[in-house]
Amino acid sequence: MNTREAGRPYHHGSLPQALVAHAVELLDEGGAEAVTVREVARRAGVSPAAPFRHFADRAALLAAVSEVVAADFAAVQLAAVSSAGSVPFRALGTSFVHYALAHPHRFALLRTAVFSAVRTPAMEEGHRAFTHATTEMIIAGQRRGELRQADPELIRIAAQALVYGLSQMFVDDYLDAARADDLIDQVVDLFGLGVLDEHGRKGEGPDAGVVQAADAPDPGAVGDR
Amino acid sequence: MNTREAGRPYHHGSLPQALVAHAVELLDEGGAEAVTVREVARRAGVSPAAPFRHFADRAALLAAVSEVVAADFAAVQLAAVSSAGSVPFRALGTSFVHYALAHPHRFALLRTAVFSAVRTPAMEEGHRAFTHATTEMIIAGQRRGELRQADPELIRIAAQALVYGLSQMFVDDYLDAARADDLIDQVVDLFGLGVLDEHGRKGEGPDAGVVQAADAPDPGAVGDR
DNA sequence: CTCCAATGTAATCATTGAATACATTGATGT
DNA sequence: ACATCAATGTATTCAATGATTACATTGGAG
Repeated sequence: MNTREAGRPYHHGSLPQALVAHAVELLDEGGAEAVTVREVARRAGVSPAAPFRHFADRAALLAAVSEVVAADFAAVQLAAVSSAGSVPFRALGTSFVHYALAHPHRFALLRTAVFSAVRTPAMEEGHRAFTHATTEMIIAGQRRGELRQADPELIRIAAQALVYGLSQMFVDDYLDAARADDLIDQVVDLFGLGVLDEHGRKGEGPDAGVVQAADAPDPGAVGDR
Repeated sequence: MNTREAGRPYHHGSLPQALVAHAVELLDEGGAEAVTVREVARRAGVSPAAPFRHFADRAALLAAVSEVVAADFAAVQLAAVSSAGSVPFRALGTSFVHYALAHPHRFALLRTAVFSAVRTPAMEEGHRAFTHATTEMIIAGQRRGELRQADPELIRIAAQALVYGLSQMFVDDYLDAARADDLIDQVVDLFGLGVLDEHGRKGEGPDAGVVQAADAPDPGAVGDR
């Protein structure tokens, strides 16, 4: 963001931030393996060795990228939680899947760096906040009688596994991303019968809709890059 | 498997198979990125250029690895389906998660190579067979009155998303792998209320059990490498 | 104004994927 | 039996990359 094309002084001024920004670019373009130190340095207009003044090695650079991406992800998700209505589960799940679809390579990085038992302290905070908010949301739903009285942690884990799996299946092109919204709604409705209490259910017949999987070759469905 | 240490003749005899076998070894040890052409050649006892006589490039070698792994995975899953009892959903999901936990790097490869819209013809067959078997299993369950009369494709996709997500969360160490079996059972019970019809339900109270997530640092849980 | 620590550069090395020219072998046809 | 040759493996080489080391430049602290 602050590349300082004019003059090209010896000292960049804000190399670390610029390096991370260019690394995120490369991540979005071609995944984590496309984030090479040299290419990042090239885009920042510095020598191939310059990044090593600020990051011990490539892994450290990727860790910094993970923190930036994690912060962005957490912000988007928390915004979805707070702006959602009384039964925000669908909105939250939709937001999660949408983020994965919009930034598939970031999602892959988040999987290994944030949705993992090994997190940096900076990520730990955002993740804990998100987990706490989600659990509170579930407990509140139970207090309002919308959710079954099962263990909130179990409900959270199960819902997250469902959303996690759907996101990954869309990203992997196993499911047609164009039908993401439809599928999310239908899956939530189907499994929601087990989670939502009577009050929260939608009045819907058994054979609501027919789903189309992307089993047959379906060119031009996912428009990533 | 057929490395012929004795004599070391000029011609290996079965280099392609040996290369793929060593590549699978490397995959299991360090993931797809650890599968380097040179290391595979080294383990097979041939020159670094020899593999290129049989595989156009590294991607072709990995594709061959994908086919072998896909065949193994399909065999294991189909065995789980056929050996399962009358309501085999739990057994099938458990088998899926167990495979992912036992071979996390294979699971990652399968995700991008097999659980994807772009498959080689060889994989297409196995995958189609598995999908068909699963759907037939669901339809049979519906005929026996064990499952709700929702679209079988929707049920299959939703169940797969749940299993997919749980597997990935275990592999990513987001959930404690030691509690995999417990969590699978509890999650299936919870969401099963939406899928299983009255006959298939287990008589169980609302607060069945408490789940432990691996949120807190929990060293020495997943024993992969 | 001088010094110096921070920051960037140049040069270098090992590893890897990949290509090319060459060597070896065993099967095949006569 | 024997020459031929396509298949198979080797030696060599090149570019890209991660990483290290010695050196150059800069701007601020004393």
